[in-house]
Parts: sequence; structure tokens; C-alpha cells
Amino acid sequence: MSADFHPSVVPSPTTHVVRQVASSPTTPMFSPLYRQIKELMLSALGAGEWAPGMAIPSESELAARFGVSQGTVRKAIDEMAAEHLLVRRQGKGTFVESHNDPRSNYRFLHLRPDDGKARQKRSIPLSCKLQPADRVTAAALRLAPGESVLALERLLSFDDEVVVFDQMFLRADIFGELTLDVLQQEDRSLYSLFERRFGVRMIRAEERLRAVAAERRVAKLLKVEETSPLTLVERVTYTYGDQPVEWRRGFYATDRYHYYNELS
Amino acid sequence: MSADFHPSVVPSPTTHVVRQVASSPTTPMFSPLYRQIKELMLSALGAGEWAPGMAIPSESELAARFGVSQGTVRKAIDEMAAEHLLVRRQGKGTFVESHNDPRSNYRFLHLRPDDGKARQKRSIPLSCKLQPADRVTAAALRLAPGESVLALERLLSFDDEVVVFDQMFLRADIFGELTLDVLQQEDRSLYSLFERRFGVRMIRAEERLRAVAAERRVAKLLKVEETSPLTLVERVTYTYGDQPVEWRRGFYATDRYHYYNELS
DNA sequence: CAGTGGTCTAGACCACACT
DNA sequence: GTGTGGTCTAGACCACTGA
Repeated sequence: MSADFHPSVVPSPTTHVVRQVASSPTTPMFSPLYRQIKELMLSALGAGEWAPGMAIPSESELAARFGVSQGTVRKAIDEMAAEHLLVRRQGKGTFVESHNDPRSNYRFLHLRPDDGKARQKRSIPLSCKLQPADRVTAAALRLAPGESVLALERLLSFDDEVVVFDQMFLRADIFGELTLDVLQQEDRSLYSLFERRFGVRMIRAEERLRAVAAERRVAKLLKVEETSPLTLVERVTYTYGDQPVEWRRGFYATDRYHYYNELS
Repeated sequence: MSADFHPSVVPSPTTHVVRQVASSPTTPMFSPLYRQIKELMLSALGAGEWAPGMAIPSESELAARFGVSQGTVRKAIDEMAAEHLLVRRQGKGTFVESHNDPRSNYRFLHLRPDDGKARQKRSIPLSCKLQPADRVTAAALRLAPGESVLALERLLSFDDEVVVFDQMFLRADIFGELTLDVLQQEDRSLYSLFERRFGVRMIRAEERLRAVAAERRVAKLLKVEETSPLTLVERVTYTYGDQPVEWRRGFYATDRYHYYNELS
């Protein structure tokens, strides 16, 4: 029983969690029990012990395992559910979120048709090759410049109307085995594929948007006039432990579509 | 004690909340106690009984008033804090959020300088006049076409560099008294002014972004070339009870600035 | 110091899904 | 019916703020 609580993810049933005592005055951090439980559960998720889409143990079981009350486990799960790491389904259990699930498929795509009608999305891969990271890419993925990344280009269509051109850069140490062939077989979202094939779940992303004039190649791909205005969306995507694994540059044709965002 | 619980906001100390029994099968709605408490508290906020920036009664006091346990009040407050309606400050109390507070000033402005350095924001009002709502404005504000709205134009500068041109349309029944004079005196955010002067708190907004080519007038105001790409941000802003009170069209010069968004 | 929010517990009971 | 999450309670104690 240590004050710096960090045992194995599934400790013996008799293991009890102990709150740390009087941390040094210079480090004012104090971590409540439920956060320590949350850390344990995050480790389990990061280690892939609980796979996307699967049910995690019940609250009472976890409470017994960790040697805390159900309410404490509950609070840990509450936070993780708020962060879309887990989803609770009353009467059934608590599940690991998955981009594979229709409920959260294309969850990170904020592009919407102006008329609000649903569209069939389709990803059309164009290229997929290994290359050294340029400075910007390396910085975004926290790599050394020149380290290998997987560069991927694709179009996204809504009901066969091409709306987005994406250039993506993925950590090669994780996604290096990906090929154009595999991408062409795929009919679901890329993040869904990444989960199933590489066990990497995208949990958070930062996007930066600006308006740009279409360059020749992009204009041609999106079937718009050269120099016509496009929305440039730059995205860094993170997996467990805030590790950046994808850097993406997307050109959105926002004439009949728009980027939707809800503020609160 | 009614099943359709909706008494005054601050009932007598002995008032007890009662869960409704077996609602009709066609209406499957079931509202837990803490949500009923939340509704009561929302009424108090909407009615202005608890003003922005002020402390609300303590959890134990509210529990006594509503005749429920502290934990139930707590859960109601938790939800409202998550929605940025209230802020908890340990050891001090729970407060009504306010755009007036430096911590949430310009909370809805997602524009950021590319270099990340802080900038001094300044609003430069251009015009302010009553006019009949056009179709789009009326729809956004849920008014009949032709009803009166207050039209307002302004520039936003970051360290004296003009970056945004905004056209806003406000419900005249609420904001009709606003004048250019008042706007020119103001040195804080508009939403802060609206709170202080009209008691209307903006709590939620929907934004739709697209790229457009700058028209002559806008280009001139933002000091960019005509037809150069701008980010058009359309926003509907809501106050308590999901009532839309503002419809806004903003042109953002996103060459050295970008629209930032975090996905999860 | 007193008062506020924050954590944790143990136990009872409700709503929901499946079998 | 059984098992899951969801609600509610009452009480103890901790952490933080400010007088």
C-alpha cells in the first residue's frame, strides 16, 4: 500500500487504495481517490485491456477490485464518459467508445450540408507513401525532423459530390504498414479503420481554420475555380496519454456546406 | 404537492419535492429529482433573481429550501456548472457565470493569433439602427418577417489591427434602447454590456463557418484586397430557455489569425 | 475560527435490458 | 428474475477561503 498509488491495473481483490498524505508544500497537488481510480482505468484503456466497443466490468465489480465504494468508481466513470472515453448504457453496462460504432462514426467531421439533409459519406484514397517529416509535421507529431511519416491523400464525398481534399501525416512507427490497397477496401471512417487495424483510438483533436484561395491542383480535385475561397482545416489528433498521432490538412469546399460549431 | 412539480422558485422551508408517479405510457418522460431542482434554479436564473456574478445560496441552504438532500442539489449544480451557467469556487461559494468576469470575457470568440501571443481586443462600433427584419434574420430570431430588429455594425481589432467586421441583428424588444453613443463608451465585450444594461445573459451559440471572397466594402474595412478569402462566421446566440436573441454575421481576416476549435 | 464546496461511504430503491 | 446503471439519502470528514 503506497502513498504514491500506482499498482497494476487489476489489483488483487483485497487491494485498497490509500489517499496520499501531506504532499510536499512545493507540490500542492492533491489527487482525490476517484482520480486515482480514473488513472488506473485510463491505463487499462491505453494498454488495450479494454478494447473499443467492449463492455468494461460493472461498477460494483470495479469497486470491489479497487477496494473503494461504488460511488467513487462512479465518479471516475462519470468523468471519462464526459470525455467520450466511455459510454454508459442503462441496464446494459459501460462500454469503451469506438469510432466503429455508428453513433460516433465521423464524430470529428464538423462539415454539414447547408440544407441539413443527410448525405452518404465516402472516402476516396489517392495516395499512401512513407516519407520524411518536414518541419511543421515533425513539430505537430513531436518527432525529429526527417523521421519517417506515412503521408496519405484522399477525397471525401457526400453523395458522390467531392467536398473535401485531405492530406494526412501519420506516425510511421504506428501506421507504417498501411497501404493504398487496405484503404481502398475500407468503407467506414478512417478512424474506425485505425482502431480495428492498429488498436489506436483517436480521442481528441485540435483544429485551426482559415480561409484560403484554391491552388490549381486542389481546385481541380474539388472541381472549383482556381483561387476560389476554400476553408483550410488543420488538425492534430491525439490518442490516449495526449500523444499526437495524426497531423492533417483539409481543404473544404464550403459553398454548399459549412463547418458547424456549438459554443457554450 | 403536485406530481407536475412547478412551484415558486423559493418555496417555503417545509416544501418537499415529490417524484411524479407513473407518467402516461405515451409520454415516457421521467424526470429525476435533481432535474426538477435544476429547473427551479434555471427559473431563478432566467427571472434574474440570481444576477450574473453573484453568489447563489449555499448547497445546504438550497437543500433545506427544496426539501432534498445536499447531494441532490449538488448534482443539479454539477450539470449547470458543466453548462457554464454557474461556477463553483471552493471555500467561497457557487456563482452565476458572467461575461463581465475576466475569466469568461470574449468566451465565444474563437479567433486566435497564429503566434499565440495575447492581444488587446477592441470593439469599434460603426452603426446602430432599428430596421425591419429580413427573412433570414427573422427566421434566426424566430420573429415574423418585418418585425423590428436592431442592426449593429462594428469592427474588432487585436492590438489596433482590424481583424473582424461584424454585422449583428438583435431583438428590438429587448435591445431597442441601445445607441451608438452607449457602444462607444463601452470598453468591455458586448455580451458583458448586454448583461449589465439589459440583464440578458448569452449562454449558448451555434456557429456556421465558410470561406468567402471579400466584397469591396468589407475588403476596405478589413484592409485586404477585394476578392481575397475571408472566413464568414454566422452565429445565432441564445439566452435562458433557448431563446435566440442575436443573429450575427462576422467576416474574419484569417491570414495571420485562425479560428480555433477543440474536438472531443 | 466558521462557512463553503469537495470527497467518500454504505445502503436503499428505481429504471431499464435481457433472458 | 437477475444484473446493469441511475437516483437519493444521511452522515462523516477533508480542503479551501477569508474574517
